[in-house]
Amino acid sequence: MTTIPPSYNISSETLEKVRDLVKEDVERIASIFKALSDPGRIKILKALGIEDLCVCIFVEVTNYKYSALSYHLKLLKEADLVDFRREGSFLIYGLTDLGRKILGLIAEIAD
Amino acid sequence: MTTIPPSYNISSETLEKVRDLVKEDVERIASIFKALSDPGRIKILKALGIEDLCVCIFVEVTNYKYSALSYHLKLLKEADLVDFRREGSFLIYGLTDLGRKILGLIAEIAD
DNA sequence: CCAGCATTACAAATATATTTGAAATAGTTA
DNA sequence: TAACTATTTCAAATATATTTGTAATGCTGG
Repeated sequence: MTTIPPSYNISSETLEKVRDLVKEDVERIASIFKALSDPGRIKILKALGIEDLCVCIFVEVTNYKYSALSYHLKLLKEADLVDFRREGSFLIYGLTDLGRKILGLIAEIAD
Repeated sequence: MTTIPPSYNISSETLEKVRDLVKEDVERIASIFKALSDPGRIKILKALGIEDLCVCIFVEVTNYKYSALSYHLKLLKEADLVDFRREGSFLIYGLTDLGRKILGLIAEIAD
């Protein structure tokens, strides 16, 4: 039933570890990475590291239309990286704790 | 020329910071995140955290065909998260330093 | 050097993500 | 209450990613 070539040497313990690991649920982590797989969204996250900002600022400084921004902000929100509150007629977006944490990791990776 | 509503209060220093930040090149970081935006690829990375493995093991423990695995491994390689060497008739994949670092971060995020 | 094996490369098919424009929503100001 | 403003939602159009099957590659052991 196995397709592992007999000449390949792997311990049965390792194989079991790999089998178990492959069963693990990594959807949550993947969704976080997916949320950040787009340069525009990374920039939004980094900008929110400066301070909380209203959507209108992103419209001003990027090439995105409002509707595109809404879409990207929703992805970031669904990954629990950002959150928003209303202030007067504006929606103000800001980082969540997780978003702040990830932003730190980005800085680390970037060296 | 600006589309920022006059009633929205933002300091010109902040606005400049955001403008500068938006010009930064984040392609490299985005490509790392993109490489990990897929659950299958995260599992591959995690498995390689156990030990270096030949492609045939992934074929054995996942539902991927060889050709699909090649594709995913290539993405991970292009993001410089994994590398491979030949051993006899097998290609053995392993983590790069960056891959190992990112794997650590995944563990952190997952809590 | 030939035959076989592990793997990759390619092209077509399929699935998913992103952008766009128009219309809906919900607070706010007059 | 009506009109306005900031933003979201939706559906269609477009772009990108993934899977599949098949053919190519490149080592390897006889």
